[in-house]
Amino acid sequence: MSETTNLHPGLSVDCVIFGFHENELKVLMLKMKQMDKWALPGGFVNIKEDVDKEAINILQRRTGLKDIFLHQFHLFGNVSRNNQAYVDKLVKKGVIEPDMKEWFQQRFITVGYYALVEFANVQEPTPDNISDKCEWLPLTELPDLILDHSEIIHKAHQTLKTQLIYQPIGINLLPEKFTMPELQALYETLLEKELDRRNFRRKMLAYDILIQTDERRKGGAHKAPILYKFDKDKYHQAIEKGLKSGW
Amino acid sequence: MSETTNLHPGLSVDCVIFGFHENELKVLMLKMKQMDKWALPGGFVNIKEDVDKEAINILQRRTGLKDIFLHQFHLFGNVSRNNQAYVDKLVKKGVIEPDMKEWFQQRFITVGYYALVEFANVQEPTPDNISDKCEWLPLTELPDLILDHSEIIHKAHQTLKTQLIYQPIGINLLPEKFTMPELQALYETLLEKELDRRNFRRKMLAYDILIQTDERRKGGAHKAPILYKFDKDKYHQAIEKGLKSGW
DNA sequence: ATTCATTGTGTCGTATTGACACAAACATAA
DNA sequence: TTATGTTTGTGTCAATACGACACAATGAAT
Repeated sequence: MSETTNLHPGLSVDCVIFGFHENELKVLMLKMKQMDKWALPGGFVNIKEDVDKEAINILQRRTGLKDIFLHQFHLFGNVSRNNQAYVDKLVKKGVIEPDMKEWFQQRFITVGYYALVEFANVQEPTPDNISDKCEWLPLTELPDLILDHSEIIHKAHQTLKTQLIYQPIGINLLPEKFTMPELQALYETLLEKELDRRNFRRKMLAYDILIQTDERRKGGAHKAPILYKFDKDKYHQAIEKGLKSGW
Repeated sequence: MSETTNLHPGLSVDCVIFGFHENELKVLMLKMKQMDKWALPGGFVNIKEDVDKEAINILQRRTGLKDIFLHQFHLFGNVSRNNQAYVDKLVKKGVIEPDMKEWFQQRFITVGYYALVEFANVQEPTPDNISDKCEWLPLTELPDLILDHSEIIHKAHQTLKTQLIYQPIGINLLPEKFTMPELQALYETLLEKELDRRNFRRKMLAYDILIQTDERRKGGAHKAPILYKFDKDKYHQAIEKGLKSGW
């Protein structure tokens, strides 16, 4: 794609794709070619395409997933986020073709989206044309990132934590059926704090968005926990109405 | 400003400026020249300027106010929000100069900001160069708006309502000193529902962000209510920490 | 059969919330 | 000066939600 005339000038989209695995929150990242730096999956916006749609496209190209929860959370529009030296470097290293140099030298703003995906559903994370790896990295120990991508991830995580106050979460981050301890582990990871097992169950059940199945997760070395699934109607209603009225 | 080369292409900023007066939530709107349509105060972004800063500039130019609460809430990026016929119309009516036509014909995305301002502080709302009036209009009975400005206002209001769950509000929307019933009226207006007088007071005081003065609002036909002011330190702490932990 | 970590259920005291009643204050009218 | 009407300040009470616990049930491993 050395053709940039169809792209919205100075505009990019970056996706913070969260996955949950082994009680750790992970982020899907791309390793830049020729550099020891990582970047968020992102891309540009076709003039004839909705910005939201391009975010969906990016998510799909990197993960193969469709119909995923994707939420626009912020526009990063500071002048300081642009870096000419960085573009020069990329051209010199051959990561960017010379005829694309002018495009990359524009002042860019980027729209941040975050997605929640079920870790196991992503079969093969796929690098794009400026990266050579696409991997899940733990949120807590991220390597050097390009530009302001650290800040973007941080803001995504903060937004997610705040949304947890008044919205349910779990669909897309957990498998179809899951146990109460698994759901709790998700919340504890997102919130970065421990919760009381019994109070968590009580409160979560009070939300009335779970359906108890008659199955249990076998194979663990201990008491087999009950499997639950989300009542999708009530779940989405809860997102609309909000869990807390507050007032 | 027929000079567009310094502007970020295809990017605009729109501000939903809320004011509170006579128990009504109002929005500062501009009446388009030569048309029976209204628009949000907005503008373009200089290449060398932060997007947030341009929003601040717009707010200042229309209201004369500085240091105001201003919150970026959404990027509107659908292709459908652009309208060529509308641009043609503006050029024909002489609202837009012909040499600006090309600029306006771009596909535009817009960043939405909302601001909360104390109604009385805005001395003279000032129109810009494509409008001939600048007035406060009640949120509940808005006239015909250009493009998707209705949607932008709606989204701003919704965001505001949601933020009310976990953040205090009032500074910038109320005078320095205010009564409890006035604060309650603000909440009721924002939330579009009535609240119990006594429970409201109890909960609000429990937030511990108010300072009771020893003055009362005189002149009303009834018992003179106590004047309160915000404890700005605690107020801003509450914004940081959030009023509800949720979990 | 015993062990042991984990899960399901329940209790108890406290804090928060929703629904009320009542007295005090203040301009206006008499 | 007093009475009136409405609004404001304060308090009560029951229902609910919440934080901190104890205990029994389960199931693979020993």
